[in-house]
Amino acid sequence: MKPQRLRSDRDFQRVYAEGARRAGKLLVAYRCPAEQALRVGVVVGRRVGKAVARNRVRRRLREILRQLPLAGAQDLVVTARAQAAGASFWELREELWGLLKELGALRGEGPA
RNA sequence: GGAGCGGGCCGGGCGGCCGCGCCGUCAGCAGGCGGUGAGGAAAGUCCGGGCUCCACAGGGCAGGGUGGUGGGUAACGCCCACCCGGGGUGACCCGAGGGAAAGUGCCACAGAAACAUACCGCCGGCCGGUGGGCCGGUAAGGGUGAAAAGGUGCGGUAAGAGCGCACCGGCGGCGUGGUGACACGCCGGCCAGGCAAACCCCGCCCGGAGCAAGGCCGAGUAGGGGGAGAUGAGGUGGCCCGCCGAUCCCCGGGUAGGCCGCUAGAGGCCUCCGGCAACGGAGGUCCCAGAGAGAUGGCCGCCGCACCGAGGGAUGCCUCGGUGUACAGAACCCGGCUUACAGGCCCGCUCCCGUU
RNA sequence: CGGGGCGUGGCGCAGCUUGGCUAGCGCGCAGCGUUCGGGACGCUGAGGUCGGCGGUUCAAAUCCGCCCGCCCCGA
Repeated sequence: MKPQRLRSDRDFQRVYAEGARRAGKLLVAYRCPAEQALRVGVVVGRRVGKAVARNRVRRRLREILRQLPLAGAQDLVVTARAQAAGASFWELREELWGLLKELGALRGEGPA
């Protein structure tokens, strides 16, 4: 199934306040259980760099989220840290996979 | 062959797998198919316009911008041509380039004096035994400084000085050429320090906000409390006038939905004509992103182009391996400016050396 | 989209209005003195491309233009 996009500021604030958090060197991931659907938000702030660098990181993160086997009915937020601008696709993928696994956001695996 | 100057342009190509936005189409949904999808700067937001609303955008003051002349343009602080000044052997480059006899102010230190004077001097007269002193003339020389009542030469004089003369520079007048800035020529007389990116004066320009402009539809709380108001609330932004004109402000409560604006335009390309050019005109042809937490991506292969290393061949080439392949991402739309940029291409021109 | 502020020794700030005087103050740093030793105190000293590049001017931290970085408002 396709994940929906997390849009409103209210939703983001709820995930920040109530969700579980795991931080790595490049990324910070938040997870919060939800009733209906799988929703995903990607945040790439100004600290990462100029528009080109931010777009590249955001596109890579969205591609990674598309490839990983995400479980249903949860809200996820992935935030990029400043180091993410210089990271390769595979470095981002490895770290995000590890963070989501710890949070129990992947299908077929319970919370760690 | 080597240095260099000025313009214009490109800024990777092909393919595979998996994806995204928009439009069209099929479909009950899921989705399928077809088309299309970043830049020369999309950037910085430094100017100018269009568009929308405020009154039909009007007057004055204040404030801001601009500044050789003539043109181009919707407009500009942009562009083109020319003039003047400065730099370069040259191609060319640089210049906020109006006014300092409207007024005010500043010109540190040094120096006698910074815009009006006389320190050392020079010359004359008087006094004195000398050293020197006093009075007067002078501004050539010395010294200070970024800058000292134009420069050089001759005459002249007690010494000197535009005091006189010649040339140059500046100023004023006249004439000629030019649309003009200005240039050239003749005549006159010698009066003028710099700074206006100091205040200022003069000419010209500027109403305010900004697509979250502005308009339509829908949902929902509530018809609550306080205050101002035709003796004028508010529009209105710095002020005043003028105009429109009946609602406006605060507290409390609710909503963060959809549609339009939204992309065909001062548009791109080609040809011809006018113009030195910027540019304008005519004809033909093309349709070229439109999101709304914001699409144009991810991974891989081959080729191209640079650089490095190794080997072969032999000055130019080939093979293999490695590294690199910039700056940067539309958000209402245009015209400029500025800044960033790996590498590469084209055109015109200058100087030097060599050969013929 | 619109607007504002800041950048000066290691740190925090003045000076900019009205250009020139020595770029100053506090903390910190180094040396010496004082003390049995340290702190405090006293004396002395080092340390600054005034964010960068141009321009105006005799002369620029200061005036003007462009650029860079940081921060903050309003819708």
